[in-house]
Amino acid sequence: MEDVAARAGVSRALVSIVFRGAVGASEGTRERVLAAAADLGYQPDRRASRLGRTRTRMLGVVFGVGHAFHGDLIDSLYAAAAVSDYEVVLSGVTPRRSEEEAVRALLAERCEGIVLVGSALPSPALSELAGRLPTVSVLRDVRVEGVDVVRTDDAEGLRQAVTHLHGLGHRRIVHADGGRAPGAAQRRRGYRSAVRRLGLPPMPLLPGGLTEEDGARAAAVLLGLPPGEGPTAVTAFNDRCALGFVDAVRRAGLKVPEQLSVVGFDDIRAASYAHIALTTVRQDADALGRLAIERAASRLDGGEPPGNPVVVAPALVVRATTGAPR
Amino acid sequence: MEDVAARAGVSRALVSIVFRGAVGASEGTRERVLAAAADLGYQPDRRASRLGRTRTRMLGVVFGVGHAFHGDLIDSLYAAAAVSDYEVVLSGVTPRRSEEEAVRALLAERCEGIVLVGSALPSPALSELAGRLPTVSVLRDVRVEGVDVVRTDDAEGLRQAVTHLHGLGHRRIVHADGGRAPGAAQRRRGYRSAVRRLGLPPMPLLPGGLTEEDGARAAAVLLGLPPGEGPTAVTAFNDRCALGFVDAVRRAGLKVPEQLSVVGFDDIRAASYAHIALTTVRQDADALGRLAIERAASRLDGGEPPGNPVVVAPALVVRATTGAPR
DNA sequence: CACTGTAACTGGAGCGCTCTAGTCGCGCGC
DNA sequence: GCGCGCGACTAGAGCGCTCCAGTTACAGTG
Repeated sequence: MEDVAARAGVSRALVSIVFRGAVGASEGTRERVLAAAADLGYQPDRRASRLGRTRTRMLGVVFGVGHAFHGDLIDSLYAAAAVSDYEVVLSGVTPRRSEEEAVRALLAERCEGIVLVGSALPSPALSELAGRLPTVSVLRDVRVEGVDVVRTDDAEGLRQAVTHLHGLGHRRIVHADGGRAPGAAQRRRGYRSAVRRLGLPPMPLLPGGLTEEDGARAAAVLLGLPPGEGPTAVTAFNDRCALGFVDAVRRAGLKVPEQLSVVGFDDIRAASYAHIALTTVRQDADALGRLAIERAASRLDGGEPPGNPVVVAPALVVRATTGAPR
Repeated sequence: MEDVAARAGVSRALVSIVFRGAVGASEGTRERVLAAAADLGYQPDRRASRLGRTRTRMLGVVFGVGHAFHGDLIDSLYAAAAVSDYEVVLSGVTPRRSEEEAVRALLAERCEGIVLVGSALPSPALSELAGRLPTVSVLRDVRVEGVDVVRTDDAEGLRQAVTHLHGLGHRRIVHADGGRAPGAAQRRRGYRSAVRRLGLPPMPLLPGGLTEEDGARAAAVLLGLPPGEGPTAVTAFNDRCALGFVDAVRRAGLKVPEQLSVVGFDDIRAASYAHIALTTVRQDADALGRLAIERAASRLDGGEPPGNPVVVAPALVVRATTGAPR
């Protein structure tokens, strides 16, 4: 920086002004500084810049690496943060790196706020975290003082799925459950309330989960049911579960959607592939990411208390795995 | 830090020593400092620590968020970096965030080395990058001065796949190509050399790609072939492609493996699910990650020039999508 | 018992920025 | 012609650490 200043014939402070895009530098000087920096291959050091600044303007994001839907969300978070002039710092959760560790790393960086994607942190930990800095939980609904929640209206999504199936003429609709996964409880609730409201026969849940394998397991349970007792349609916890489920029942000789209709949840990219064409409930990754950043930013800048949990509306996407029961 | 020092009745320098785990603090003092820090909820600021230090000991990692195999690799990178006492800094590539941008962010952080996972950067950019700091390309083979490459022996993987199929009695084996994806050229080459060596009839490539959709497209091409001209076995560019392919041909009524055998590449988690049970060529994510870190670390610390491209042996995993031709 | 070596600890100068409180010209209004 | 305001620019004190050069205390040595 010193060198750039010398080369441009100005003070270090001026170089700083130019690189921060702050006011107080004439157009000519600005150009000279930029030219000098280019000649010298100078690029400001963000570490130092953050140290000197009062605010770091960093938002930490904890996510599961390799999770398709988390990836979609990260894309949206990066974009939204750029708009609010925040910088996102990624901290991944992997089989060998726990969420606690991921959070700790972000705290040591002095992030100003933290976004947890599909967090599995226990409430006390969340509560402590929220006491230290603005915390927003995306996808997972938590009732913890100080933690902002941004999520899809999971219950509504399942209501839409069930209503769609009911509209096609299905009456025996079963839900492949997500267990303790984020959003699973709400989806369960949405399924039950829709079934009740539409006057459909209540049916036991199928044990599901969030992977294809869980879906296949649910399929095995369904296939083991006495004939005539099985459902004509299934709502799955998520797309991966639905995909595994469809694959397994087809393998067993059932035709989808002719003999069994299936609805997923998320609308991951694979769901839209022509050969899969899964009917599913779409989560709006873009809105979720944007709102998460806005939540954190408003706590940080605005000061006005963010309202209740932010709930994003899901949208049913009808493709080729649902149809009228035979 | 000042406060912690005061509370423990020592100097700031001593607190620093304790937190860095450096020598020069008695056991008693160490405990007192730690206790004081705990009372005050103090945690050292990494930004400042990195600034003060001569070395940042940060390794930047550029990866595609949401890519299943990249996720496996990140896990391994985190683990390996911890061993060498380096810190990994993630920078994701998403539809809206280019690889160039991801790299730029890491440079501004003053990473000491950079690991590119499945990079698509053009050679000149790689070359320039390698000129600035140790650069290692994982998965993608590049012939650029100064860039270390850590990859799977893709050609060998395909040789194993073809040999396995040949051993089962297949003669008409076709490859669903990966186009310009990292590793695709080598896999193509491995396929061709194996076919030649085993004296099998050369067959035109199937246009594939790296997603399920590409696999399904390859399946469509295969299904359009005149009967008798089609292959009895297919090697796919990767698992996702293989999965899409299997799904599509089954949908068309073909039985896998009875009428058509299929081999994937990568061994992503989904490949091992019981209901999928894809025969595939396993890439050793753990070894790849470890070697990538070692490469960078040896350039940084050792000074001894790292050797030729590091090639990790793949391993065929036989599951249920391959069998003898009928 | 002076002398050395060592372990434990401290002071203070950086690291590369930011940012406040200035200084310096200069055009403008009255 | 004097004061004033304003834009352009600078000096220098941080930010929270690290790390080097000491200093001190104390056991060991001849």
